[in-house]
Amino acid sequence: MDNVNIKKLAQALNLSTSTVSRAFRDNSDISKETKERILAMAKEMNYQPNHYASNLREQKSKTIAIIVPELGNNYFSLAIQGIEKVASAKGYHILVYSTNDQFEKEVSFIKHLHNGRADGIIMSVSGEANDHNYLNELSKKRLPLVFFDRVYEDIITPRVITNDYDSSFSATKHLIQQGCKRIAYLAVNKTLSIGKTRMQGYIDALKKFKIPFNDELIIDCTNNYKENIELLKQAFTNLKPDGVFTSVERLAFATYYACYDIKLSIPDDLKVIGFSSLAIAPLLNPALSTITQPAAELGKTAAELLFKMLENPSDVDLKSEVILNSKLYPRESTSKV
Amino acid sequence: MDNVNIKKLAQALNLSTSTVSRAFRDNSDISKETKERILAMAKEMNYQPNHYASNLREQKSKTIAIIVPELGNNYFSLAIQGIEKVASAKGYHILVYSTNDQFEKEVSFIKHLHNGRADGIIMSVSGEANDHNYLNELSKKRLPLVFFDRVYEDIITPRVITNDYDSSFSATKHLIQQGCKRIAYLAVNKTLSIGKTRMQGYIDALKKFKIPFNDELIIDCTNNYKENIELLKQAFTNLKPDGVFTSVERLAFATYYACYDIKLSIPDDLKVIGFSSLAIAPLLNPALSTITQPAAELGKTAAELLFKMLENPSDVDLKSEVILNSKLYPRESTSKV
DNA sequence: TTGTATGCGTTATCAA
DNA sequence: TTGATAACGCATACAA
Repeated sequence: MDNVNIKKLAQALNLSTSTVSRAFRDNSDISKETKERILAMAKEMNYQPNHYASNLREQKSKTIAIIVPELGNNYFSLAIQGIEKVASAKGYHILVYSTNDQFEKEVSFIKHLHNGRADGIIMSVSGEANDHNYLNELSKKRLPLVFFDRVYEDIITPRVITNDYDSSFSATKHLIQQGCKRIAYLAVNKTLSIGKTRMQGYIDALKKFKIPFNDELIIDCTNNYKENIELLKQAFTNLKPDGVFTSVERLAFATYYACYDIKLSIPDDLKVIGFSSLAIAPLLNPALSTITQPAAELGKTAAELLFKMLENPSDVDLKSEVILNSKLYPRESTSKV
Repeated sequence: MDNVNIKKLAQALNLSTSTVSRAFRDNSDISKETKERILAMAKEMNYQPNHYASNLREQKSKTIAIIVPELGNNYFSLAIQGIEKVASAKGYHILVYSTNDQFEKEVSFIKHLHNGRADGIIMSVSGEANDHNYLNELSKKRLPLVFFDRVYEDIITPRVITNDYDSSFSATKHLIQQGCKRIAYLAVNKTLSIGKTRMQGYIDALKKFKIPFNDELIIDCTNNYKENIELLKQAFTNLKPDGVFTSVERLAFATYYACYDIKLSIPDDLKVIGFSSLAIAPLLNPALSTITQPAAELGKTAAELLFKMLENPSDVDLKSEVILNSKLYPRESTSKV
């Protein structure tokens, strides 16, 4: 561990610790000469100011925490990348936590973070329906918090989301226009706001285009890859949909695998479109039609919002909601036969 | 910010701060009764021990730092996921840094981290050839450091890598066995150890199978997506290779795009294999043959190694090197025509 | 412009 | 078993 501290520096220079300390702050009065001497010596001795000491003193950490449902996922990686860029530019560090969709983990992370370890939190909430009130209980002393993508509607704090309802509507409409009559909707997290919104877009599009809504065609998927594939093979065989709209990326992949297995041709037998931020969607077989969310930008925007809260708390309306637009990319997987 | 501290707790309970502090530590002598009283009150008041204060006091942070060349990349996300799992189980937090392959950033991160903010570092080094001696200069006080995947050969510290030489050899051999005679090698980071090793496997396989090595077929790629595609279109047109071996995932994608553009058929005109941890490689058009690195396991192993160093420094040989095996998955993109 | 003294919240040492 | 006190490294109010 680095044991060069301000005291040793001061000793080496025959100065007081306060003078040395001042050299590292911009505002303080200190002669240029002394400052330069100090900085030079600091460099020579490889001095690194102890982060914990200064943060204990200043009561802030120059650190923000990111909580996501999963790492190792294309979408959240991109979002984290976006956040990291902004944070890094501001000289902030990022702590990363993954809940694996376990609500208790989320609560535990959040509570723990209120010990000064982070100045603010950016979170995409965990998948389960639960009592979010733990967030309100932190009340006055709650850290600045920004939701992105997956939010709790009943918690008042800024959020960055995408136009999910419109996107779902458009995606469903797109399938209809490509000739689909029996469109399955592959769901997860139905209890989450984002799940509800997406499903509503689907339902309303059906209504608008006078396609009867069929409850059976809402297929509830799990978090398990293999399970989903089996489940989908069954569903496709039994229900014979001619279109599939997947509410999350990985269900599109599962759909592909299922179709390969039971020899359904995409798009001839089944057209597929899904939410996905996968850069290589055009390389899939067949190229996957997607609703692409601006993942990195979502992260970037959330970070910017959080920094606004940190820098000028009164300036930010807690009810503010930024909506970024996803984009529909029709590709082969929904092309007309 | 949470302002319930040990002092307030003590006040509320009519105890001294030291007694309260003891309640949160296991070893100290304290009556069960008092302890329970304290813990109950702590819960009620929503007390969170200040991390900075205790870490300043204890000189450790229960935090490890991860430095990777890029976020938002399938491979490193998986590795981070692996690390996070281990760290989380140990009650450690993770700080994540992305160098974007900029060496100066790496140096700056590392130096900064030696201020007590992290107890150890797991790093996949940045792409440029440079003077790594900055790591040695930290010498005695250098934080425990574990390299994974991309390492500096001249720095003595534990590392977790994959059997890159063998994998490259096998991949090249596979192409040869599928009938390729003119095999291009798509390179980046030739100066990095990992780049050299992978290329050597390619070269030696050619030699072994008596295929003349042709310098022209080593194609140097950049970090820019579009540039690479253009560059590859040119190269494929001019050099007419019948096989391509990509040393990193994204070059396989670039190859696909290039082939689509100039109407080369994979695998008829050109067989493609590449290093990649993409779970959906089988879904590509055509399904991509890969050398799949156990990314998450790499992260997991690196984390375990780091924790060994943290828990029992003398137990770990700094020269230790763990080699995990990648696996070759032949798929359509290299199938015989 | 520089130095002295104090406190941030915690833990450890020592005394009671 | 509990309490008083010092110290971790730094930053600031105040004094010089």
